[in-house]
Amino acid sequence: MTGRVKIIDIARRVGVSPATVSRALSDTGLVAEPTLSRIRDEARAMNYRPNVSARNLRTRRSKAVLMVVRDVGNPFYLDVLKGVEACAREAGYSVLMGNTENQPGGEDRYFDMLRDGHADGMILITGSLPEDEMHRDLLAQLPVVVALEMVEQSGLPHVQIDNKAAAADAVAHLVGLGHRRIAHISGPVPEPMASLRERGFREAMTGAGLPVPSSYVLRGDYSLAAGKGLCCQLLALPEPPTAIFAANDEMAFGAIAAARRAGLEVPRDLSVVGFDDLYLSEAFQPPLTTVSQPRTELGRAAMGVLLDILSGRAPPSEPFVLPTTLQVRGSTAAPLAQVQLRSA
Amino acid sequence: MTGRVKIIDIARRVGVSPATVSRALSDTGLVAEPTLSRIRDEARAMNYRPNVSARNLRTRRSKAVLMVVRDVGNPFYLDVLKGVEACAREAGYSVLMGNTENQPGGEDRYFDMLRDGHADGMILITGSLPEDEMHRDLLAQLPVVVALEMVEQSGLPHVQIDNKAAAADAVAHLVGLGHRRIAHISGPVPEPMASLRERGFREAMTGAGLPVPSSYVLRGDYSLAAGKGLCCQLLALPEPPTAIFAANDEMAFGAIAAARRAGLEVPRDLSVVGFDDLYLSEAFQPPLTTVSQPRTELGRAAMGVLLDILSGRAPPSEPFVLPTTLQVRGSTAAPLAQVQLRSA
DNA sequence: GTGAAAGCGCTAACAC
DNA sequence: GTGTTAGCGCTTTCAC
Repeated sequence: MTGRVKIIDIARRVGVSPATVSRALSDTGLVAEPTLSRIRDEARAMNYRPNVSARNLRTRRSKAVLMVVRDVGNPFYLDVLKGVEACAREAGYSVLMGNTENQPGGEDRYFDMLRDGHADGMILITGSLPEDEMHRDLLAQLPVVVALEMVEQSGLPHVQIDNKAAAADAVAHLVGLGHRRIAHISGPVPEPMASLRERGFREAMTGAGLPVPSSYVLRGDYSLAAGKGLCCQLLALPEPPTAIFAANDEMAFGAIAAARRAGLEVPRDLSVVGFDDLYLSEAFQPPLTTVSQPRTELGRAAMGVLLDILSGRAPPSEPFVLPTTLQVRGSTAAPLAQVQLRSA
Repeated sequence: MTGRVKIIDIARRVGVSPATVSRALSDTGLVAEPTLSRIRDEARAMNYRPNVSARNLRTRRSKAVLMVVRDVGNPFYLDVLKGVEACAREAGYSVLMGNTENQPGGEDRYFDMLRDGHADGMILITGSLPEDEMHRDLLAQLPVVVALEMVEQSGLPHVQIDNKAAAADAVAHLVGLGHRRIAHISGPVPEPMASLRERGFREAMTGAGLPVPSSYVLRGDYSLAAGKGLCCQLLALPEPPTAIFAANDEMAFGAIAAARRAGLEVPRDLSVVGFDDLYLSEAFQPPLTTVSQPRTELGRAAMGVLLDILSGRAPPSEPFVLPTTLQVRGSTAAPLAQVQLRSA
């Protein structure tokens, strides 16, 4: 079902050489006016479409980029994709989505696609690198931009938010409301993103003169179920927290569900803050107070940096950091008076 | 950043012709054993990757398919994508996502990608056809499968659910609970999917001997906001419904939010049923009773039919219909006694 | 079972 | 400005 009509067909009908047609159609200002229009008109009339394989083979690039995430099923990434796509389209690139399903080595496949000409560059949002024997210094030569997650010491350009500061903001909000017993449902910690958010939590707590008992920091895998389970654990403590900061919205949802099942009302009996500002966080009951990331902007910025690299401009050597905002909604409130007394 | 090593490099090192290497690497049983292994080993050792553009140019196919949806941002489609991708991968195909953003003519671009060799076939989930002058009978020759949505009289193979029956099931559930005043928040109706669900609603109501006043059927655009607004309208009626069947989950979420804002408790004062069984419908408060579509299976089935077409097998002439299940959760209950009396 | 040769459709050097 | 020529890397007849 390939477009039958090719460049030589147009050339014959217009009475010029294929080269001229190619030049006319690709907007190099090298074709003179009478010919130019004739070629364009004829191309449109014949419903011509250039064969991408032939063009890519010849030019040695595909005009496509790869955006690789842990899980395509996570709606979070789709806003990022929109930003990437908008920016890519302006520059004539198309965007392919890749999915590692969180498997170590899942990115190998996509690095291969870079080599086999499927794509010219990559935006990596998985927080890890390919497992095979590519060396770091070799990696740094590749047109790869890391976004959102971090890959330390990779030498790759990064586009991200300040996870630590954003987490600290969230905690500051709770502290400002009067909470003193604040727990953290953290992510899968050695991982940088989770570590930074946890660090932000700890530093903000310490900075506010509040204790961080080890039972108050539990680590989950970002799932709804983890949020539920860990919240149960927290509520079962002899001194349960009056507020929980979860490292993402899904765990916050889980925590709220567990609290409700335990007979608590959010935010009256327990305040909960999330991180990500998912689609539906606003519609959730109660609407979730959460850290909002500029998802689309992150995508756009990452693609911008990638375009720099692909066109030979030097990428920024410093990570590109975009600001977050704390969306204060209905899941946080001042703690109950009695609770404050008991905790004193 | 293309893989530098090509088929001729391997050929030289092994001491055979490029043709033999090609044959060895593509598993035609045409290369004898001593040579075969030597070639394979050398290819691995040299970290060889075939250049896709060259291969595609030569073979005249891309081994890629296009899955085109209205809105990549809708998580619903991601489960479908998973099914498509699983099935595609088994057959050596990759999947490209396309997005029409609901714009008429948005599919034109992707039909062009079929012609320019970007993809070999398409799974269309947008409910509409390209606007340009392709004729229907010509379309029916193209390797295109329509899924979920319907494109009537297109002559294209379809993979779908029975929307009418599923809607009727949902209504039957409400009737079974004792509801008599049941309203429907419908979709953008001339459109087939919305029409079928609405028809299912009407037929089930009529079949149960219940009236369908015109004020009880309102049409939205599948958005959260529409659900909110239309639910407000329904609750403001002199005789408000005791139950609402929404044509999708997002409008159901909106309806529940509006009900809550109006001081009603779901399901005590109002039962709500959705359609789709979105991610988070279960975590929603209350957990949403909704029609669950076999999303992944739909994707898998659609890709299966597309593979049939691509490999020259005849596609099924009848639409391929997959079963739905009604997930009964916490958003539906028997109506309050007083309400039943008032309605009598 | 393997090699030689042609060519997929396009663009880029190089002429003129 | 435009034409001529070559070739991107691969697969596939056609020989043998």
